[in-house]
Amino acid sequence: MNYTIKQVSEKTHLKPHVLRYYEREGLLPLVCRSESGIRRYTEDDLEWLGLICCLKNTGMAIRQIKEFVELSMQGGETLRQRCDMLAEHKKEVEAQMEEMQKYLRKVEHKIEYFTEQYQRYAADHGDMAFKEAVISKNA
Amino acid sequence: MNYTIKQVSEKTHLKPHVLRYYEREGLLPLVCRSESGIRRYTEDDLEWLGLICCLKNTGMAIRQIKEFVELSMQGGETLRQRCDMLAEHKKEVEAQMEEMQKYLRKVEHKIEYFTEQYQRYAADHGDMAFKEAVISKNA
DNA sequence: GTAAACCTTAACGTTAACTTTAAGTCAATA
DNA sequence: TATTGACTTAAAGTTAACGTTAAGGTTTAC
Repeated sequence: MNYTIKQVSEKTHLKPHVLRYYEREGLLPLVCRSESGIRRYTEDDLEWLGLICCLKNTGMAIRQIKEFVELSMQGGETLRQRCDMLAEHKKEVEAQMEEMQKYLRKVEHKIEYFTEQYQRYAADHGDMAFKEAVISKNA
Repeated sequence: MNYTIKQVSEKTHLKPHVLRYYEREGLLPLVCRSESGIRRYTEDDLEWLGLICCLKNTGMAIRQIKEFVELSMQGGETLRQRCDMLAEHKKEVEAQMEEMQKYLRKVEHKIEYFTEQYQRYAADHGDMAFKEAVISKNA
């Protein structure tokens, strides 16, 4: 079984032109073509795309993903390097997440602070939207 | 106490031209100037910058941050809206983090898989770097 | 058999977020 | 006093990651 670019597009949520762009940039080489030159994606291609998207969506630049792909093309010789790349990337993702966590707490604090301020403000100035919300909540 | 653009740059890790850019884009209005037109940042400005960076580093676009800033300038009337914006953003950050978590697991699986493959490959082909690493580890 | 809906390439356009450049002002120092 | 160095502005340039358009070939539905 193999897939057209549109089917892959639907599966991956990557638009056809993005799939072509990725291919042009060396992110998924070796995509087969029909006699008339139409792309035919295999299950393996979809597997690949899964990893590509994973790396891309965790912030790896396309250029670096390309490097990874090129290493993969060279076979077993580069397993160590690829392993190192992924381990490095893992660290970066973890660092990102920690940072996120920290910022999330800050946002939460701000929300608390604003909510407090808002209620005080609403009490003083009479915010109809707020009052209605309270009424409908209690209705 | 107030700060020059360079001092703020060092504190925030944002280069001077970025600080000017943010100001131009409406992210930190009301920065005072000396008689000769030199920016003098106050502690409050630094506070603001803290929130701006928090929002930016969690993926909020500059245009949206600008919106938030504009609401803030309008005073208490907009407290509710700001609160809502932050709550919305919080949700997005949480969603991002969950996605990250998922991808992180995938990367970890790949690392495991590659490590296994690598060790098998090294055993078959004799990877000197690997052997040396093992020797030094056991030494 | 022809029109609609797909596919192809190449090349140019867009957006966000900077980054650099050019040209000038100002304060302190050799 | 002149030059150094940090500041100022406006404007043009850069980068990544797409997105769009033009011009055409192929497949499928009626």
